[in-house]
Amino acid sequence: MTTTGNSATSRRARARRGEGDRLRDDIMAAAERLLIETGDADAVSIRAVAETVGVTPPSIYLHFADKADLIFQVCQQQWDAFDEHLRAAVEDIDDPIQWLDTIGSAYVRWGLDNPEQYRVLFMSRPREVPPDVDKQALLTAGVFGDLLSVLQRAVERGQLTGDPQVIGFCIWSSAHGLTSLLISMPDMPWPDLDLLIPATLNRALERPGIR
Amino acid sequence: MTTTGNSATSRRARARRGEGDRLRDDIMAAAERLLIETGDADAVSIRAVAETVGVTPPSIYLHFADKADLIFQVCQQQWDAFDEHLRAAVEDIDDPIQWLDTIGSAYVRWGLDNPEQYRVLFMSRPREVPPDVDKQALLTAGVFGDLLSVLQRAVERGQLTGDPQVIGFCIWSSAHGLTSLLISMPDMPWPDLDLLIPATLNRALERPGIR
DNA sequence: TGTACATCAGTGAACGCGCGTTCACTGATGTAC
DNA sequence: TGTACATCAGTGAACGCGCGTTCACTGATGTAC
Repeated sequence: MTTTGNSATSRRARARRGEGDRLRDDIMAAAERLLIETGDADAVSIRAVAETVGVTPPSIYLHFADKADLIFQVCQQQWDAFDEHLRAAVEDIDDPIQWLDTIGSAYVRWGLDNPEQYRVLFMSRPREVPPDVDKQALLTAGVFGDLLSVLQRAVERGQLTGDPQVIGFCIWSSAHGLTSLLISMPDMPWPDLDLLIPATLNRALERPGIR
Repeated sequence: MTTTGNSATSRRARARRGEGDRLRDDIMAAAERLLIETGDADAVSIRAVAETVGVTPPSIYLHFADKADLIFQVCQQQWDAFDEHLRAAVEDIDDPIQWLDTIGSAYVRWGLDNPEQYRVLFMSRPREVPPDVDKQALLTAGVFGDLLSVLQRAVERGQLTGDPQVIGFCIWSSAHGLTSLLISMPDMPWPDLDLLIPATLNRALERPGIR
């Protein structure tokens, strides 16, 4: 049984001089993997991360101040990946309504394809964020900022009515609500998703569909 | 400092013969309180519950099979309370649209008033439920069943269009999405809630508002 | 080209903690005679 | 009315576990001379 090649417990080769940061990357990757597997930051232990990497627990402290620091960095990385995925989905789209359709569906699908990451990003207890984060900047930075400016354009063109900021939060609520309910309550008798996802997003866009 | 009267650590009076079930109720109440305080079922320990009640840890096992059993029973009780609250909010309302307006806003407000309970009920990892729960019955039992029959009536009257079941999940998604985002992301620069809540729910009801 | 040495990249052992759960027990309380 | 006894409602001590973190250390690696 316990033959050679058990990667989980084998000792990692020591990095060469000056290449210590390679371990840092490996720790991040292992922590991310464990976070996805367990879906719970509390279940990601320093010891488990160390064993996954093939290193002893104190080594983690050569690269991260403490456990909270490690988890925070991993979440940050997850967030960036999600943001980038959404932006890539709409990068060539100019028409606001088509942009909104595409990004909404990309949002929900990403959540369903990556339920544990989604859980960590949007459904877990807020971690302590460093106090230097500008709250107001959340509105303009990243893909949410893009959303608001697209909504602004849609309102200017007369494609939508209302306050772009309010519409933005409505759309986000719908997309997030659907995604997180589907993740949390897989046992509910959900309607066909190809029908439910557009229906939900269309309503948020003031298009109730066939009347 | 450690004078008399510290209720957290004082020893509870032993129940009289035949009144052992009183401890059961006290354990439930203490577990519920801790669940609300911590907002995390994992953080509710048998030992903490025992200390809150004023009893030793093994006493818990006189009334509950194990920790999972205790937590499950408490969650069940929370669920019943939420269900009852919503039903009470709409019990005298006959018009479907008014019913939907009222219950939607009662839903979101309950979540904001009881964020930790809401978190436990709708945002945490699904607990193992006893396998004898009928999945299909979720659609008809409780307040969600009421919602579907009200939607049915609204569609029959021509007040709404579409499949009642799809509309039901859309409405739930909107209400849940808004509630859970407000709970998870308190630092976002949210618009005024008296404006945002009706706006979100109205959109789900195919009423975009002022055009 | 050879060697002493500083530094880098870790290791090994231990700390104190809180956890769920088990087990043998105790002592008050009600009941049967 | 008095007493032996069964039962109920717990207790006290201990088990083995995994956790985050610290501390003194080691040994390979590159560099200065």
